[in-house]
Amino acid sequence: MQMYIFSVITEAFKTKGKKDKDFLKGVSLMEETKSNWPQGIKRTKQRERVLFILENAKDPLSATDICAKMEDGKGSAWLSTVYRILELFVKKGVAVKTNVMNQEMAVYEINHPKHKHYAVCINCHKIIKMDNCPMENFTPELEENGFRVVGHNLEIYGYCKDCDHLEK
Amino acid sequence: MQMYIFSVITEAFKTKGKKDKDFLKGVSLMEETKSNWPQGIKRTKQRERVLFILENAKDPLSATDICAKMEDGKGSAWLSTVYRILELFVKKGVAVKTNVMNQEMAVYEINHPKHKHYAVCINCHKIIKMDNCPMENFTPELEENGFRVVGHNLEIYGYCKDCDHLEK
DNA sequence: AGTTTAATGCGAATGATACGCATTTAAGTG
DNA sequence: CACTTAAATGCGTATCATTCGCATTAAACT
Repeated sequence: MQMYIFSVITEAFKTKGKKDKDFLKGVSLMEETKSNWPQGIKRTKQRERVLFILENAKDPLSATDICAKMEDGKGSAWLSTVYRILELFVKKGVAVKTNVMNQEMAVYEINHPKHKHYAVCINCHKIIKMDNCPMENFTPELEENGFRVVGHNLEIYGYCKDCDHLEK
Repeated sequence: MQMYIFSVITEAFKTKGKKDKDFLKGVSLMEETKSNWPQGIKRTKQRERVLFILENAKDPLSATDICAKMEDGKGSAWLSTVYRILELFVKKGVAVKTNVMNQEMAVYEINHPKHKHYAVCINCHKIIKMDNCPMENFTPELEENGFRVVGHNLEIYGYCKDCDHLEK
């Protein structure tokens, strides 16, 4: 739920209205196009942008965050569209959905093989990155065979050093 | 979002109305009282019941589930109260809140030292119990010192044997 | 270029969760 | 054991993330 700086071009959009978007014709809207587009996903402008934003994000982003980041003149998308794209990305294994400390909002990240996990303070909700992952070299014993693991979520919760004095 | 069988007593409540609850006076409403009440939590009827229900649940329960289970004549509670109690339990380390596959609803469990984790099918959302836990014998490397770990959530996602044929 | 199928824009609906306030209950005190 | 006080609950309502529906638009395929 952060605020982002909107570009001048977006402001131009706002004043000129939607019908006039083509005053930008000739300006490449696709500069971020990746050469390796994920399999089985139809390539659209909006999806390209969401993928690009996720790939370049330092922290997990909510749908609203992504929507805000798209308001920079390089091709925006409606919030419900962003949700649909994210749902697809998760289903295809491109992205990972998490609820840090089960807060109100879900956040999304690229499903990197080298991912991060987080510890969250129960009291102040501060998020602390974790550098190792217990899932490396671990084989889950599932009650049903034939499950193909695509990814995982892990979250540690407790009290950070500033909140540890609180009674248990 | 399951339906539960309501007891005859509850039906009596419904027909007689709230003001008449004391026709049950003398009937113990506290049969489930635990001898070891968690520290730092004020003991009320509603909290006792929620704790008892959590302690005897075989699967994680949502706030709505718990609220429904309380409609059995042994002392019910309003949904918002259940939410408040659960929030407190989580804060005190008594319960654990999870969002299996980040579905709409959060579920709660007792924070057992010997807990379960789950694998979830990305497609059909089937939940499969896991018998081991990678967090045993694992020490997280956090970017900040002095974090006191109280618990953790882990969730594996992928495709179950019935959905594995779907294209990646 | 034309056709077809799927994606998006847009608004409105849904549903879990949080909040506010009056009333009740638990716990402490003399 | 009555009395006081702070905290919990009942109850309704507000909030806000997420989903849905449908008309329009854009991608992909002859």
